[in-house]
Amino acid sequence: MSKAITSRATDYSQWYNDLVLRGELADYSAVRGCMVIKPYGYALWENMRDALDKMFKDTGHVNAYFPLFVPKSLFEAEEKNAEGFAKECAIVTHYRLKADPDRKGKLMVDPEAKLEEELVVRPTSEAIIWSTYKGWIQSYRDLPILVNQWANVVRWEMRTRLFLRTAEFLWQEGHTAHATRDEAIEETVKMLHVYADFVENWMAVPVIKGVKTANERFAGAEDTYCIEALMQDGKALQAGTSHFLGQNFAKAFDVKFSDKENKLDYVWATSWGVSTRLIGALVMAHSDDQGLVLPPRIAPNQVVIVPIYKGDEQKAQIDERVALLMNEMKAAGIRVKYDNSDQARPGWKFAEYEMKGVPVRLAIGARDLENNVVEVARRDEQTKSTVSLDGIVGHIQSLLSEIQQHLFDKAKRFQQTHITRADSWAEFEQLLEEKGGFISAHWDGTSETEEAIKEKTKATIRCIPLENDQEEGVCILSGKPSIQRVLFARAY
RNA sequence: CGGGACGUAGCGCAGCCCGGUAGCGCACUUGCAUGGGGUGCAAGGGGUCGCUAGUUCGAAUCUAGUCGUCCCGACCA
Repeated sequence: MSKAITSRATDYSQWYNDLVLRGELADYSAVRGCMVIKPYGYALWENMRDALDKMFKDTGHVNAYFPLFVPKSLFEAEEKNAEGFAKECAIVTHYRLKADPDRKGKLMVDPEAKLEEELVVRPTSEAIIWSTYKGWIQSYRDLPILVNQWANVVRWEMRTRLFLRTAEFLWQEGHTAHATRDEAIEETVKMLHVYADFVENWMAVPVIKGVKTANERFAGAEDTYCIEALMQDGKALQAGTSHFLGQNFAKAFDVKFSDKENKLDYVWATSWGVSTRLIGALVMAHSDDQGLVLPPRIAPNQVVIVPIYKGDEQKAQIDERVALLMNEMKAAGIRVKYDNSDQARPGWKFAEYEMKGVPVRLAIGARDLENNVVEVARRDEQTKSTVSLDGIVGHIQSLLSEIQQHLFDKAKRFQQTHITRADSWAEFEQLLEEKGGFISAHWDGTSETEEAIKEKTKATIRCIPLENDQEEGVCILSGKPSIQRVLFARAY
């Protein structure tokens, strides 16, 4: 294994792959398009999941679990949703294998075991969930239903990339049911803010909140709200979506309720999700050419302690002192790892934990013990300092917050300096080629123009920002009148 | 699905053009030394060269086919 990873400047895609593989977040698997999430990557996901889960529960949601399989007849009920996902569905057609008479010891699909009705492996769960909600909802008293599920879904993508786009991925999907349109919209927006809060304050990745245009809208939604993040190569990444589904699914699955006046109406719906893709966003937002850089709030290990010793006697002394320190740090809620394995030497460990993005590294040797100090190294800035062991826990705590803030500020600066206004087509094209990032420009509001711009430049409208300034102008492509600027970018 | 690249030891690669007893680095095992930024020395173990056919006295190498993976694009979270 070579020591260095590919630099961002050399090959951004390769850099990203190197980070994921060498940082031991994930690995390629025996299944095309599917990845193995390794323990370190899964620990990261668990931290993200736990934080989000708490936020969902704090906003009144509960978890449930629905089946992986969706009968085809249910899947096709909401036509736009079905059509949108049809070309990337895995289908179960049989339920049994049998010995292959032509190939000794091998198996074949038993043609006798064909299913009456094919099962679609869920690419998303609106269909199975709304067919279930039909049985749960009769009255306004049954509403709202605020359910989330943590699950895996399958989308048979033609081209996959670790975390960013895999055939199977882990996510959460919230599916709520409401008595009124306004309440459903309020829920949709509320969850968008929850996502933004999480991504910015836990992952330290700044996002832009907005609404998708009709072209980019979720299949079956009336409105799709999104948070968009910017990666270091200037491409945008959709980090989360929240959909106002109107009454589309209620109508498709005949889910009606009686209101206070005993009038029947269809239920209003939302759905919202974020996935393991967020890990891809995290990697691309903060990491550098030395490896991963993880924000303290979700890093599996916030601190790693590396002992430096000669001989067993010194090691024992350091072990003893570090044991005390570990207890203090754990009591203070710090996720800390002590790597006193004799398998690798300090220099190797330093490089390893840098690769894995551990925010703070402490090195402690016999000399330090004598002086009652420890060497503190921070991953984000690659700086080191010597700090007294007295009050070290408080120091580490504030250092972790400082790093968290620093990562966010740095990413925020990058985002702010990469939102550029374009007022002519030439300027627009030039910005896309030379600078990247979000381009704020006027658009005439038509799908045709959006499509044409995508065709010409591969840039799409990432979103119409919430609380967007209304400003008269002319569309950069068509020259027709426009009432506001929207954000364009090339995207993952 | 189109374009490109690649399948040789656990990982990364050379060898292939010009056929002749499979090699390098890392990792692994053992020992000694070493230990404040990917340790040094020494001795070892491990591969029917993706698969199938063909050409040949002889194939990692040539031919045909096949399977798979990655990268770029179209599609998408």
